[in-house]
Amino acid sequence: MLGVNGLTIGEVAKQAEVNIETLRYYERRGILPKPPRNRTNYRRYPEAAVQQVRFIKRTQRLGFSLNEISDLLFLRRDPKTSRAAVKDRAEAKLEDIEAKIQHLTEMRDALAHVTALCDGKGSIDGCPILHAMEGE
Amino acid sequence: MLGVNGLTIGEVAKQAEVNIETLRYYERRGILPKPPRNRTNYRRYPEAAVQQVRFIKRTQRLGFSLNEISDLLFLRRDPKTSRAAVKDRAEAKLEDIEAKIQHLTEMRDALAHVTALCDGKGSIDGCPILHAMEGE
DNA sequence: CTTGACTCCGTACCTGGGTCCGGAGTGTAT
DNA sequence: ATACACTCCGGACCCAGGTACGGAGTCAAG
Repeated sequence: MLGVNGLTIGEVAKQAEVNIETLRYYERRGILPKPPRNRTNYRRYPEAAVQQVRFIKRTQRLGFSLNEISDLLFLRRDPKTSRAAVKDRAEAKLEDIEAKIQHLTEMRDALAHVTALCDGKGSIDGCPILHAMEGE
Repeated sequence: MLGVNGLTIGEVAKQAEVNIETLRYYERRGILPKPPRNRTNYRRYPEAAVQQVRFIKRTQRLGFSLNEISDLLFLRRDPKTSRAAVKDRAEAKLEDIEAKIQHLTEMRDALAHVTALCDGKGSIDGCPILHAMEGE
């Protein structure tokens, strides 16, 4: 019934595959526009809301935080923004992610090195892994 | 002064290069043993405490959480523990880290793909990066 | 008209690893 | 003796991104 003039929060949540609370949270964060309300104060979302939420989720999966996403949305609203501004954000994020990969790769190598010291036999006394963690 | 029979918390913090609050936090978490107190209730750490804190920090740098580190410390205390138990932890953590690298690598590739769509020229209208984030 | 599902709101809670606060008590150097 | 640094403690706060709670109001179907 509400369907005729807008989607309820539950309908948007289901279609966008997020929790209802998440939608209210995004609204508080200012990342999702406040929808109009009906006479009993229920939110009535335009159809486009589902796409907006999916945009947020997709962009999150590319590694952007909600703050960065609001920033992007803000850019998007302003017709004076250049494409370069968006590209800059994307490239900066790319560097972020690469730095994280780099860091994890170093951890992995160090841990693999330590793990390889141990043949898994014998008691914990003199365990070479713990020894490596203790020693400098 | 206090040095004769133990290190003050500030001395341990300085030597181990952590914050004083961190030491008290580790103690609350049960990851650092409670040191004895002097007559005015000041902590007096044994010299070994510095090495213990360094162990925690080094192990953290290998990717272990504080919970996992307590687990490791617990194993270490028990002479019945086998080296295999430690090695299992290390290998599980290695897999964790590799999964994270894998995930970030997928993000990076997806984002690089999207970023490459844009030549950085023109206004935001029809920006191919935003378009890709919007579209499915 | 009642039942069950849905929605409203503010606030508290969660994970992880700390950091900071503030008032009171100590330690030590001059 | 006085100044200044250090320590004590419990609890609040920080980051992110939500999730849960609970009491009240609303909606659609039978």
